[in-house]
Amino acid sequence: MKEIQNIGSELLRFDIKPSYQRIKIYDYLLKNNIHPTVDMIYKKLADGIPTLSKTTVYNTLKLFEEHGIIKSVNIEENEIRYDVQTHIHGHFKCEQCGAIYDFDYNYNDLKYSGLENFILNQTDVMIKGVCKTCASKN
Amino acid sequence: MKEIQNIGSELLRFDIKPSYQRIKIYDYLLKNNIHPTVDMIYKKLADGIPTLSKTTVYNTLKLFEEHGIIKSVNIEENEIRYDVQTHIHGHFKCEQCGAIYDFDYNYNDLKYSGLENFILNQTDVMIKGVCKTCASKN
DNA sequence: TTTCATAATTGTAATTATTATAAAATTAAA
DNA sequence: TTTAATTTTATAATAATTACAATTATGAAA
Repeated sequence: MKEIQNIGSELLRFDIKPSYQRIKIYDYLLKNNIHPTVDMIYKKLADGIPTLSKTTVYNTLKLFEEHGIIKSVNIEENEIRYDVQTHIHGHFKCEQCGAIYDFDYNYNDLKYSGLENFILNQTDVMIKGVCKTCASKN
Repeated sequence: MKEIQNIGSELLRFDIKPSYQRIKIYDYLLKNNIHPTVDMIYKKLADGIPTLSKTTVYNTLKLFEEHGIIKSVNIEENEIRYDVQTHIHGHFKCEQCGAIYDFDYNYNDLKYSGLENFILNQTDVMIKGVCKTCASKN
């Protein structure tokens, strides 16, 4: 897990003003590296911040992504998930339990054809299947 | 482009009963290899089939995917796109014009770590950036 | 401290993609 | 032709996200 001593100064490092809500949301993402949805984040934090609005969660995640402190993961059909890991890695989605796992792959060995003169900004490798835990149950 | 002489018999090959609507939708997918959305398919075909319902398009695409004759592409945040190409390939999304391009990559050279004892069913490589056409305009 | 301007948060309503459901139409079989 | 099964259709419901305006909090200047 990514260890941040002072969440406020980490946000400032990315030019994000550290409000109470923003600190709480970033703190949650750091401590729960489970690629949560907006709804999961909102529901968990609403207990501790009774006035929290879901719009704030949306606004904050969008802001975080624009400033490059988190990434959105598009592996689901219907909803966006969020990820604080900053190194390049792939995502595995278990078709049985729905969990999303990180994995490493050999990014530099990946060679393409058909993208000559294209500008590549972001590469994502996504795999669907059955995770180890579910596979052992069957 | 995938060349199909007889669309009806191609559908039958995948155990899909070739109704009028199904033939029209599959024909559109074959002739318009642009990873269209449900809405794009519906709007184009509604001219020729005035009674066409969007639900039919949804039902048909779901059926097609279940029978393995098409694949859904999840590169967009908010909507699903559809693809008739059956060989393994990646998808490139242009952040400027929004177009989605196919590209080839060396699938067999892709090595993972962290997925030991996982069952892998489907791999997708997605890249975002700026396409050749848009890049030359800038 | 008070005032003022700016930024952040909130609640509500609107939008959009998708799914559920049941009726109507079509097809295939007896 | 009658009947049953399948397909299509229209409408309503769901769910994620965005738009928007009002409220609240923050920080600097007077």
